[in-house]
Amino acid sequence: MDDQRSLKINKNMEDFESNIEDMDLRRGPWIVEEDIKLINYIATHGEGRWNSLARCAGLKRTGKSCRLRWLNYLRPDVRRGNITLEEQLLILELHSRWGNRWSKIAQYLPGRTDNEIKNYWRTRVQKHAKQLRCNVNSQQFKDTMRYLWMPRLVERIQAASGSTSTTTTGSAATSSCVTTSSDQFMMTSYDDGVNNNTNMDHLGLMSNPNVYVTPGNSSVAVSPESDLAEYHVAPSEVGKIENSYNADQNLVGPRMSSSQINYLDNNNNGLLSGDSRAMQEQSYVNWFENISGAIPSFSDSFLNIGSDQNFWLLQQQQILNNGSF
DNA sequence: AATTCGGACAACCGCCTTCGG
DNA sequence: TCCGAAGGCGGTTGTCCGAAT
Repeated sequence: MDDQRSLKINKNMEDFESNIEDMDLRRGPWIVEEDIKLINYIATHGEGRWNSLARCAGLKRTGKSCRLRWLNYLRPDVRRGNITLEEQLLILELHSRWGNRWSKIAQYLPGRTDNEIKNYWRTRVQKHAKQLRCNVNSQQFKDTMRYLWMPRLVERIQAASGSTSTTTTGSAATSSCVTTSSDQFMMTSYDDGVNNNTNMDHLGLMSNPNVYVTPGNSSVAVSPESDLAEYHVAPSEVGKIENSYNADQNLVGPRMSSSQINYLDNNNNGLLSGDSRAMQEQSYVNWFENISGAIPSFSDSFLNIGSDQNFWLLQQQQILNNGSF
C-alpha cells in the first residue's frame, strides 16, 4: 500500500469517526440534567477548554454550545428580567457610539449578556424603526433616539426614582451627585481609592434630565486611551439645559439656551451653528410628532418597562470600581 | 376550541482572531 | 513562521408561549 493510499484511508476513517461523533451530538434546547452536569463540572474544575470540558463532563454537546449555555444562561451572575429604563438608556447611548458591538456594550451592563442586548435591540428598537418606516441605521432614526427617546428615558428614570438627590458610597469608591433647591445639578469627582480623581460628568448627565447631553452633541470628547467618550459641559451651563414640551405637555426633547448651543457649537469645531442646530432639532421634533402621533401608544410601548434604581446605582458603583467608562 | 400571528429569547452558524505547539 | 484548535463575536434561525381572531 503506498503512502498516498494509506493517507486517504486514514482520512476517510477520521471523517467517519467525526461523523459518528456529530451524529451523537445533541442540539436544541438544553435539558435540566445537562445544565446540572455543566454547572457541577464548572464548579469543580472551572470554565475554559470548552471542547474537553464537554467531553469530560459527559455532555454530548459541542464546546461552543457549552460555553454559550454557561455564559448566557447558567452563570450565577446572569441578570434576568426586563431591561430597566436605565439599562435601555445605556444601551441606546452605547449603541449610538459603538454600533452593533454587543459584547462591548454588554461590558457596561453587569449581568446582561451580549445576546440579550442584541435581542433587545432587534425586537424593540428595530421594531420601532420599522414602525417609523425608517432604517435603524439612518441619521433620522439616530437623531430621534438622541433628541427624543433618550431625554424621555431620562425623565422617566427621574420620575420613577422621584429623587432630588442621590448619594452612593462604597468601600472602593465614593461618588456623589447633588441637586440644589433650584434643581441645578452638580457632579463631584470621586476618589476611586487609589488617589485617582475621575471625571463623573457622564454619569451625572445620564442621571439628570436637565443636563442630558448626547454624544452626538458637541460636548463629547473621545479619550484616545480608552476610546470611551467623556462629556464636558461648561461649568456655568451645568444644570441649565431644560427639556422641551409640546402643547400636550409631552416631552419632545432638550431645550437649550442660545449660550448653551453656542457653547456646544464652539466645542464642535463650528460644524453646526446655533440656529441651524436648533432648526435641525425642531425638524426632527416635528417629524417625530407627525409619525408617532399616527401610531397609538408608540412611545409608551417603547418605554414601558419597569425601573430598578438600586441596580442602576449598583452598576454605577461597579463601573467606578472598575475605574473605567 | 382551534388556528394564526407575533414577541421574546435561547441556540446555532459561520467567520474571524488569538494562542500554543 | 506556520498551522490547527479554541474562543469570541455578530447574524440568523428555531422554539415557546400568550394574545388575537
